[in-house]
Amino acid sequence: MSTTTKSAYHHGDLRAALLTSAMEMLEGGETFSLRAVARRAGVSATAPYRHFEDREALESALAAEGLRDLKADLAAVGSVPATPADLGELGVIYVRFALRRPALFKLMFGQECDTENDQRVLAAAELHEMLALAMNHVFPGRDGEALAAAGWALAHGLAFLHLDGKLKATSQEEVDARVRAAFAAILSVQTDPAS
Amino acid sequence: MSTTTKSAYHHGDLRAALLTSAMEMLEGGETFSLRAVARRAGVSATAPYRHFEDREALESALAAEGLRDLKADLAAVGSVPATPADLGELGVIYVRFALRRPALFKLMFGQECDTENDQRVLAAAELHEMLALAMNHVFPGRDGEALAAAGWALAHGLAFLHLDGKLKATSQEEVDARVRAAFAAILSVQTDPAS
DNA sequence: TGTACATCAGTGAACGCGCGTTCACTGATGTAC
DNA sequence: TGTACATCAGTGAACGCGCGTTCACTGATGTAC
Repeated sequence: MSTTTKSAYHHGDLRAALLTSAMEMLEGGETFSLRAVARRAGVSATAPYRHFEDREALESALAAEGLRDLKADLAAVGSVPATPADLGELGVIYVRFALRRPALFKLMFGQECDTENDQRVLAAAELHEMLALAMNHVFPGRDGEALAAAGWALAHGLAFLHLDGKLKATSQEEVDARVRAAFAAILSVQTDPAS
Repeated sequence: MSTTTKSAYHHGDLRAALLTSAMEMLEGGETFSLRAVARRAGVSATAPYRHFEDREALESALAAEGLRDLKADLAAVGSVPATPADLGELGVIYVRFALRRPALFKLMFGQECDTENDQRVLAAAELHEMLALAMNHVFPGRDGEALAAAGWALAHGLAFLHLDGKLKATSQEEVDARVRAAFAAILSVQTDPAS
């Protein structure tokens, strides 16, 4: 509550405002820089330094937020996936996220994050774990580590190939269909493991 | 021949020298810019404009070269893949390329290429086609388009996740093994299609 | 073979740009007495 | 309740940086007579 009502004093909650502005810029496809973010938040170029050590700190905060958002999107289906088709739907959500927020997606994944006790590392680990659980729930008993990597990589690759225009599509529906088809083509036979 | 012996005149073959320098910089992890490339080639900052319209033209030339190199690497296995394991080996080659030349790989795929009659577009299309042929040769009669996309995406996703540190590995062997395992886990059952 | 000239590859100074970051500052908030 | 002071969020001028690109130029090559 205090956060909400404070908003007229010095600035209220500049930190949050900067993150919001930055997100809007990323989604609007504008070039991203500390100065530009400050400008958009209606604040001097140096004000952000009160809240973020440097440019990279802001970026990491954005990446962490993005990772959390993506995880939330995936979790929003409500139940743990039970069939390969369910996994396909997770793939659809993943790729949609990438296409809806391309600059953010690239920021989330397009660079190594070395920092240790970071929120960002935590968020990435949580996402990783979630995807692994999903794959292993559908295919219990198989090589979990490899399957998890494969499922994630499939979604991730589809996302990037669309993002970069290597796989063309004229509508969101076409993309969705392709993602479902890719998951189906590759996973559908797996439900009856020979072993 | 003339290209080789000319090398002492004005500069010889600056165009080729610039491409070589740029490639070395990309592989050395240095920051890439027109000026830096010129500097490394031992030439004034504006000399490149004799050979490339602008920075983007140089980049596209590099991307095209990278795409051709990657295709050559894949073609070097010698025969069209016949089994899922063969596809896994292609995946290994793909991911190795990405890790060996990360900056180039990102340049190749990290941006849309809009130009039409470009060498770059051609090179990308040829790579796409080659991968599609490989997938369809192993899994004839299936949904070719979807399979091709899936196979490419799997390799591409593994490449990017390793590149960006989202999948950790301590050695090249570990990466190779993971790629093989991912392809095996996902493709191995496909050889006996139910339909 | 020798000279006059056109061509063209590379030069170097200069431009404007936006960036990240520093610094000493100002002015509003919140606190102690 | 009122004054004195400490705290701290945001300011604005300034820095040095490397970039892409332009321009008029120089000087070497290659060609015509």
